[in-house]
Amino acid sequence: MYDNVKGVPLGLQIRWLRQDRGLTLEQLATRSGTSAPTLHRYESGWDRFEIRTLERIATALDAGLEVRFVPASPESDPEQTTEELVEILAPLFWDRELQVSDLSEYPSWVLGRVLMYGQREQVRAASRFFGEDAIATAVERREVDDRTRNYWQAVLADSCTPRS
Amino acid sequence: MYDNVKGVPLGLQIRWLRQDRGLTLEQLATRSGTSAPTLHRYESGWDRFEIRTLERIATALDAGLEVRFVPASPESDPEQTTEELVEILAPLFWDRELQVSDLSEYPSWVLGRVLMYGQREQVRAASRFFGEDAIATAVERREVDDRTRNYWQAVLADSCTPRS
DNA sequence: CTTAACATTATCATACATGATAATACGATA
DNA sequence: TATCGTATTATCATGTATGATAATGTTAAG
Repeated sequence: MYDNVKGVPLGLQIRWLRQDRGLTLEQLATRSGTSAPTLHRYESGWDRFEIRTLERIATALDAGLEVRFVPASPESDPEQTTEELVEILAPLFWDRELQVSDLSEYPSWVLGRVLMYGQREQVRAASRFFGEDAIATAVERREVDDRTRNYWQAVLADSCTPRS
Repeated sequence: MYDNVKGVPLGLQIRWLRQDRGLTLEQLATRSGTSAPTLHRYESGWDRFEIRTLERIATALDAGLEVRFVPASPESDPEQTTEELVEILAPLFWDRELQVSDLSEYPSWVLGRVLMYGQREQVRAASRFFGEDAIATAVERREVDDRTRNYWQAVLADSCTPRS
């Protein structure tokens, strides 16, 4: 219905800006190379514009015109593979190369390292893989110092709403 | 020169979205009630659109179209905080909420997204934060297609004079 | 009351955005 | 090589956005 998916009809926007600038229809028409009756038509409900017409009007109003496609949010991100997780966490295992098998054989060790040194996104990735319970448990382990523990408990409590 | 004062030609946006959706010209043409040659014309540099045409295409691409007047930017903007940058870039990260930490942890990823989908002001904001070298490097990455690369290289070379 | 400024309505001609169509080009595959 | 799917180029007819113009309405001021 409206030209602008965000709501305010373009004609109203033109009128507001024009009045804000203290211009009459005739003055704006002169500045934008159109006519007062045409502008009136636009301000009164016209909704089938050419972009260049709007641009000329915008310029005359000392404004810009923004026209863009707004992608709808696509499908939720695909399932994360084990290999991808290893890749994400690899930087944290500078002393020993992380293997895919480590994720299943030494989950506590992996998680401890992630919590101690990982960034938020790495922890999130791990959480998605191991589950939140595993993270909560790992946070309680003694290798994790208090400061880190408090930090992650605060962060994870805060971000209990995963992006869907 | 461009339809969209903020940067990415509408034709490029159409092409990106179409390819992102995995549609051929013919498929999109059918969905949007136009023809493949017409779409090709649009994707190839056409810049005099009617709003309703763009809207039909957007709908066929499961996207929206945003058209609005943008009041001229007042006094030059003050120093930009990290939070502000995140806010500016947030719309580009529709599939996953952008965090402040992402800026430091995954700069390449962030910049890639910004270059692929961002508007000029978003790229500028990113450039101010990451530095022009980072942008130049990001432009060279392979996720950025040739056309986009050429575009930004042209634009950024053009605007090497920062606003003072 | 008259006048001027501004807004509003209606009509019409012109430029041109658009889609249909045909022809051709290109890349991948058998 | 031939074939197919897709993209690209070119031409043309149609619908319509647009601005010019005339006429009319509204409001404020003198």
